[in-house]
Formats: sequence, C-alpha cells, structure tokens
Amino acid sequence: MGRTADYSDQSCSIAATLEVIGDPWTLLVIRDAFKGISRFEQWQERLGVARNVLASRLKTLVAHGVLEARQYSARPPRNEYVLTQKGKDLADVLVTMHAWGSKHLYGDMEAGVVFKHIPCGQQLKPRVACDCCGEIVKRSDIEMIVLQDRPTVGEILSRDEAA
Amino acid sequence: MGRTADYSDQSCSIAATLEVIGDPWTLLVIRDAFKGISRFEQWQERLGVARNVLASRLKTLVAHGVLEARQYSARPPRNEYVLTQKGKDLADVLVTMHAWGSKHLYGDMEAGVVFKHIPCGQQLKPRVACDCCGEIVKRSDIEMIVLQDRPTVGEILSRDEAA
DNA sequence: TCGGGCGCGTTCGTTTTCGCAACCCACTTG
DNA sequence: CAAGTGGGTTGCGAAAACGAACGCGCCCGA
Repeated sequence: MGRTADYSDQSCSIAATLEVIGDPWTLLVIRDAFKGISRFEQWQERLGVARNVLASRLKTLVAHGVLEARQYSARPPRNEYVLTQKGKDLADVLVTMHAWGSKHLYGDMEAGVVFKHIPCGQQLKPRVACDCCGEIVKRSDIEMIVLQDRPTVGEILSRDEAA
Repeated sequence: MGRTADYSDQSCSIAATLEVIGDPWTLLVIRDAFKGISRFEQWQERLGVARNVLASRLKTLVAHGVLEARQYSARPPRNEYVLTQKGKDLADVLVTMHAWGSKHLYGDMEAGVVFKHIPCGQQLKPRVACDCCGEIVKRSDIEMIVLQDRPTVGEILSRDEAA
C-alpha cells in the first residue's frame, strides 16, 4: 500500500493511539509480549511476520516507550524487549478487543487465547466501569464531546520522537 | 505485499477483531460513526481519506455487520451507514483506546474528542471490571491462557463472507 | 432548456510498504 | 575450523493506499 495514512492533523487520542499501535502486526506483537515473548526470534516464528517488518515494529514500539529494549548480551549485541508500564496499560485495550471478537466473531466460543480473572477464577468478561462513580457504563451513558483547538496528533507524537 | 498480512491461520479473537477493524482508517470511520456521521461525503471530508479507500472500508464494515447500509433515496441510489448492535459494542474498545492515548500520549491533557459519563457528569475514566464478580480488574489479576486446536480466524470469518 | 452543483461512488496511474528470501555479522559449539 | 544460531539488514516484485479525474443521476436557478 502505501499507508502513508497518517492521522496527524487530527486532535484525538484515539487517532494518536492508532499512530502508535495501529500498524498491522503491532498489536499482535504486544499480545505476545503479554504472553511472555521477549525475543525477536520467538515473535518471528509465532507470527510468521516478515523479519524486516518485525524489526521495524519493535523499533517504533521502543521509540514510543511501549517496549523497552534490554541488552542481555554485550557482544554480539542482543536485545530482549519487555513491556513498560505504558505498554502494560494496553491490557485494557487487548481485553476489550478480545471480548468483542469473542462475542461477535467467535460467537462466545472459546478461541485459542482466553483471559482468566484470577480472583474469581472465571473467564474474564470485561465491563467498562466509571472510575469516578464506580458504575458500570452502559453505551447510552456515553456522550462524545468534540472540543476545538486542541493539540494535534502530530504535535503530540513529535515530542517523544525527540528522544 | 501490500499487506497481504492476514492473521487467518491463528486462533485468537484479538487477531480476528483486527481482521475486521484493523485496517488503517477503519477505526476512525467507526469513531466518527459514534459521533453521528453517517454519509460518505462527511467521512471523506473529515478524515481526508482517499475516496476509494473509504468506499472499500464501508463495504467491508457492512459485510462484517458492523455498519448497516440504509438506502435513503431510491433514485439515485444513496446509502447512509449506521452502526449495528455489533458496531455499537465497539464502544468499549474506543473508550479504552481513548483512555490509553489520553493518559500516555496526551499526558491527561484534553484532546479534541473526549467522552463524558452522563450519569455522573464527569469525564469518563474507564476501568475494566469483571462481569462475573464485579470487581475492578487489576493487571496482575489477568492470566492469559493459550488453548489448543481452536478454530482459526480464517475459518471464523469465512462464514460471514458467505452472506 | 441549459448549465452548474451536489452526493456517491468508480477508475486510473503513481507511490509506499509489505512479504519473501537471501545475505551478513558476531559469536558458539562440535 | 566448519557448521550453527540469534538478530537483524538488503533487494526485489506485488498488493494496497494515495490522489485526481471522471461518471451518473438528480435538483436548482436563469
């Protein structure tokens, strides 16, 4: 393609998030990171993704601070990649996406990967709750508000490219 | 390739979900659908996406039952596209992605789009709760389990292409 | 009645990026 | 010292995305 597709003239944290994790394969890389995968070769084998693409994805995830490259061998230089706090916070996104696919695509059948909620021992069916009042959020309780003159995705993301 | 990238040999509802909403622009189309956008021209203008790409995205979203095409003029045939139940259920995904971007990219600054939780009147900070026991889910409470011999993404999605 | 404009796409030629396979480099092991 | 391994980089088509132009049916004003 080209996927020159950048959303950088918008001002929306959904669009910004997509700039970071919206590339093909990226979210699956992160999913496997949650499973404990941390080395190039493991991702490559499990996903079957092209090596150059994988290298590029890991690089941008590190640049955005989702993964941290940790050198475990000095010479030859060998990295492993582990989730940062920022990366671990993507769990919510994975969980809700999993729930949607599970319900609407797999028809509540169990797919090859499931989440378990350890405290209650059941398979996790996530519901979104409001942190402020603690209530479960129904869809009709949500209003989307559009504000004017907020910083664009481009402005936001150019900062951590400076690093 | 051009993104022949298909995850169809995997068995994972996250991968399956990505097959449906993982294309560039698709999630932003859905975001705008939540804002009330329902016509081709409106999406095109707001997103600046190429018209053929937009047409293709709308078509596959309809094919997957996320949007419903509703003809509002017989001649010339004119469609509008509205979210189905399946589509509306993606709200959770949008909300969690929004929260992540808001926290980690915008640094809790307000971006151009925010969600409001109507019952309590506050800006929505979503937390994931377990439907079974009602508790807020902490990251350490989640275990990812890999099962064997489950239907692949390809098998699952080929069904509603038959429609 | 003629022209222009709108709404909704489709077509066409051009870029980008992906997938694949091959290659490379620095060790390690036999 | 040859073969192997982990972690990438390089080069070549092919498939998608891009953008601009075109089509088409209708409506409106002159």
